[in-house]
Amino acid sequence: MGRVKVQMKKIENKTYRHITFAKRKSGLVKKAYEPSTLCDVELALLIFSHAGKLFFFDAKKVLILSSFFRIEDISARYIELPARRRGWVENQEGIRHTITQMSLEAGYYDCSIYRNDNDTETQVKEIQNEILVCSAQLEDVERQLMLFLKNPGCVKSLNEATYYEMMFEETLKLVHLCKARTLYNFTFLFFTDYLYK
Amino acid sequence: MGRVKVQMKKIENKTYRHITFAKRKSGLVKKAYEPSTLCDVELALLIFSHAGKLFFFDAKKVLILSSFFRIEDISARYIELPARRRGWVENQEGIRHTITQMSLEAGYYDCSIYRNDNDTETQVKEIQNEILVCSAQLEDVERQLMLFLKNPGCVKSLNEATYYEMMFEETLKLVHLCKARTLYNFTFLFFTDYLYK
DNA sequence: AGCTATTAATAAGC
DNA sequence: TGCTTATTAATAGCT
Repeated sequence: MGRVKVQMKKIENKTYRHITFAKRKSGLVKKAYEPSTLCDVELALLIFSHAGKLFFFDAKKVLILSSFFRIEDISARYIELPARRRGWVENQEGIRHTITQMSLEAGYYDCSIYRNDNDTETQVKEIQNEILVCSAQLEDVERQLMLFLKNPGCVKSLNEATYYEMMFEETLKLVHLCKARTLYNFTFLFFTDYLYK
Repeated sequence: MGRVKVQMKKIENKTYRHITFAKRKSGLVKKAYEPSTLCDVELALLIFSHAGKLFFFDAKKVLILSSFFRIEDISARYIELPARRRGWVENQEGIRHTITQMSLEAGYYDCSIYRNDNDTETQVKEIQNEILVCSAQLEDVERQLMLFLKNPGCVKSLNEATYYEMMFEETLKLVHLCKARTLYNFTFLFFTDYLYK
């Protein structure tokens, strides 16, 4: 559907490739949206490019998440990517709903995150911060857990026991959060822009 | 693009709705595949319907995973869905690669799973079984962890300590596995058929 | 970012 | 379910 028929092979010219992607991306989002309305299905679409932003799409709205990581890193060694580098939220409602849902489901709901009901920007910043804190906690907890496992008899005092108790509770919460996030990832659509900003 | 212009609203007639979905699904897969070739991007597409099969698509091949769960269950209360019910693998290469990758990355690689190199069917069955075992283990470990956290001073003997040590190692592995799976879910495409079989 | 010739997808019918 | 065709929709090449 153009002036000429195009061969299905990589467009070598970088500029043309980006233009084509930008055009086809909008077409694809539209094409993906339509069956969700017409046919009453939930739909998710995910596109990774070599750099750029993350787009979130759940057939009702398109959210934009800019990301700090390069997609090659995920493809090649995704387990090494720290969760805190997964993305930076620029959207409000969608991600707040997600986190609320995830937190509730994981038994990790904290009212303090949602206290400023009239200031969405502040809320988003708090949630962003919460994500960073959670991610950092997960890594710390995992590191501590590793140390504990190498020497399980090291718990000598009530303070230490309480510390490990909290730590494992944190781990358990994060396992649940991780489960929720995994299943959530099955349910919705993420979309990566192609712009090298 | 048809004999008449269609209104963007749910098709009430169930038969027509299914026919439309089947047609648009194939179109959408094609449309989603093309940018991955033309524009050199990784791409993922996910469609949920009310029942049916899971399709896995990673822009290079389309794999078919039949599922035991209904999509409503995920949408409504995805955290409650046991991982073991997420799907039953009918594909060989893709999922084996995935699991190998995930296992390697998570430090959970077990050579015994891949010993029958000349019998892919057996391998797939073993991997399917491994998935079920892992899922069950995660649930058991989480239950045990909860019990431990309610009474952290309960570790009295070396045997008990060893037991908890193993349990927490298992938890840590599963956290890693869960992380790998989460990031993996960002990387590829799942696709649900609309057929009520 | 906008325009149009052209190809591609598809709604209805068989 | 699969094929055909009239028609609409997407888009390639150009500005």
